[in-house]
Amino acid sequence: MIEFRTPKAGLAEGLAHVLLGYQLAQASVVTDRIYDEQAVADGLRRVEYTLLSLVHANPGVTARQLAQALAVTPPHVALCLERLQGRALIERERSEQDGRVQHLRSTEAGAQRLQALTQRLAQAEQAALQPVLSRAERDLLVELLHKLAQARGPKPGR
Amino acid sequence: MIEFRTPKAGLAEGLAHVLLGYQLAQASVVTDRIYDEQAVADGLRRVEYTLLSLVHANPGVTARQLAQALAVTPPHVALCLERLQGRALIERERSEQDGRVQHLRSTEAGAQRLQALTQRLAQAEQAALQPVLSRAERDLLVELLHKLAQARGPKPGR
DNA sequence: TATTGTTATACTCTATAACTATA
DNA sequence: TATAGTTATAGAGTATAACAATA
Repeated sequence: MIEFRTPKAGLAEGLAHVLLGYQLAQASVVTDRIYDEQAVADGLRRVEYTLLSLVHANPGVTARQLAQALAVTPPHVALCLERLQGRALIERERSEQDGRVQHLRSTEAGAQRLQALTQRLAQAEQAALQPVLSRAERDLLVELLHKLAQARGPKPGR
Repeated sequence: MIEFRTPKAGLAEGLAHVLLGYQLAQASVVTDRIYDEQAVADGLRRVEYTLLSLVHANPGVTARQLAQALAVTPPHVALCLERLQGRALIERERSEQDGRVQHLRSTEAGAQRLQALTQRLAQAEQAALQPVLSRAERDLLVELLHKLAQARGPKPGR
């Protein structure tokens, strides 16, 4: 039997090797580091970046929908949206049909910030992965991860 | 152009779709939930489980090696190892060549706990993924993630 | 002087509970 | 009575800094 080994320390992975959870965590070390390096200047946390991205792609979306989409609690979403609005990256607008609801959209500044950061992130990922994954493998990986995410279990909406 | 959509809320993923970091985070929602459901009874946090797994697969490993392998700080590793030892799942033994170093190994109880939990986790993953990923796709995904993790950047040892 | 590991401390992220306003 | 969103509070997880012991 082949012994798979951890990055950096070269330890045997043992039983955990077969678990997607373990491999996802190890892989995230790479992408998290890339994000931190690229985004530190923007002062955008990971969740905030993702929220901005979803708001931009879905003008008029509500906080509740965002909470569901990202499996994050409504209070946390509220905090993040507050910060994004405070920096004028998004706008909130009360619904006319339902006074409880707010519709969100990105501002011009938010859209520009998002586009610039995303491009830098994509390039940094590309550069970092090029030694270990071909372009085709990378695309395949994105596709498989996207499929895996569809298995989002039963727990209410989150 | 095809519009990719988030799980659960069906929002457009927008620019973030192409980022591995985003897809990894979304996919982790699934596996994290599976871990929490299966491991809550064992009272083993994710890092602790992974540490136990690596210790078991690498008898005599040191704390420093573990910190490197998992990109976790030495103080955090020390805390986790303390908890694992407190529950008699691992043993620590001073090196005879170098008095600063400790060699770690799993106890019989630790090995059993690890094996049982890993099996439950693998089965739960299998059950959850079966609707969205074929067995071959799952294996391919593990392989690609493993490769991606090899891109672990320059930052010292972590 | 460098390295292994630990202790003490602090911070980031995220959650639960309680509340407001609208329906 | 239920839902969207917020405020207040608390906890989990992890890090940095300072330290002890050995090399």
